[in-house]
Amino acid sequence: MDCNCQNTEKISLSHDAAAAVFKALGHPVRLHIVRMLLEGERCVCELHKGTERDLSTISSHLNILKNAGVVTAEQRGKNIYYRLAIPCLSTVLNCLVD
Amino acid sequence: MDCNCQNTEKISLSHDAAAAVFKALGHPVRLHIVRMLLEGERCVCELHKGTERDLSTISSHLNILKNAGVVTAEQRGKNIYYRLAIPCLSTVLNCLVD
DNA sequence: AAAACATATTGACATTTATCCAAATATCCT
DNA sequence: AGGATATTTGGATAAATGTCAATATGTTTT
Repeated sequence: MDCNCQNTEKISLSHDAAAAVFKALGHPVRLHIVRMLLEGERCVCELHKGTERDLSTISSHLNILKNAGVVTAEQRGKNIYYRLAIPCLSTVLNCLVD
Repeated sequence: MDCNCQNTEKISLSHDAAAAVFKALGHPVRLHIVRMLLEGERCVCELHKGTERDLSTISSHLNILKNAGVVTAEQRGKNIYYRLAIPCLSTVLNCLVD
């Protein structure tokens, strides 16, 4: 099967910024979070339910993803919603992951 | 500009294997190596020249890339040639990197 | 408005893992 | 044997990971 390219907008990251993005994706929990976010924004507590780690651990991983530019956060009410910040992540993941 | 998708063959990695690939790509030196390999196979000494690290450091990074399934190695003569093992890496990198 | 609750982040800490170089070792060719 | 190429080992330093406790922030209740 071929890469299902969706022609999502290309991002031009510097070499080091791209390495930082890959590094952020290179942890099972963070990759899990990103895959959940592929379906749309989620609050921290929803992302927490999808894992088996402490809430503070999820918060740290979200901070790592945010610092790498993979996600952005927005507070609404008492929840904080995270969403993907790199459009072509869906293409990237679709190319590699089952 | 859009993602220049090349419809390279899709790979179906498990979640953990994909995280390992991203982790391997998530280091500036290793990403540099991978980008050199996009142009074709290279021996260790050629890859070494393209960096500013000790040869033993490059060898370690190559081992990490190999263990993650990103590259394969083949000995020919007194050189060992490395090449990319994941076809759609070019698509993935093109989507993200300048 | 104060108290209580729900949601999320931060700090402190222990443990593990990564990174790098230098020296030693291995392998192949001449 | 000697030279060229590459890996492995040892050890020092830095970074990542996870949890608990403490703190912050927004919402609801009284």
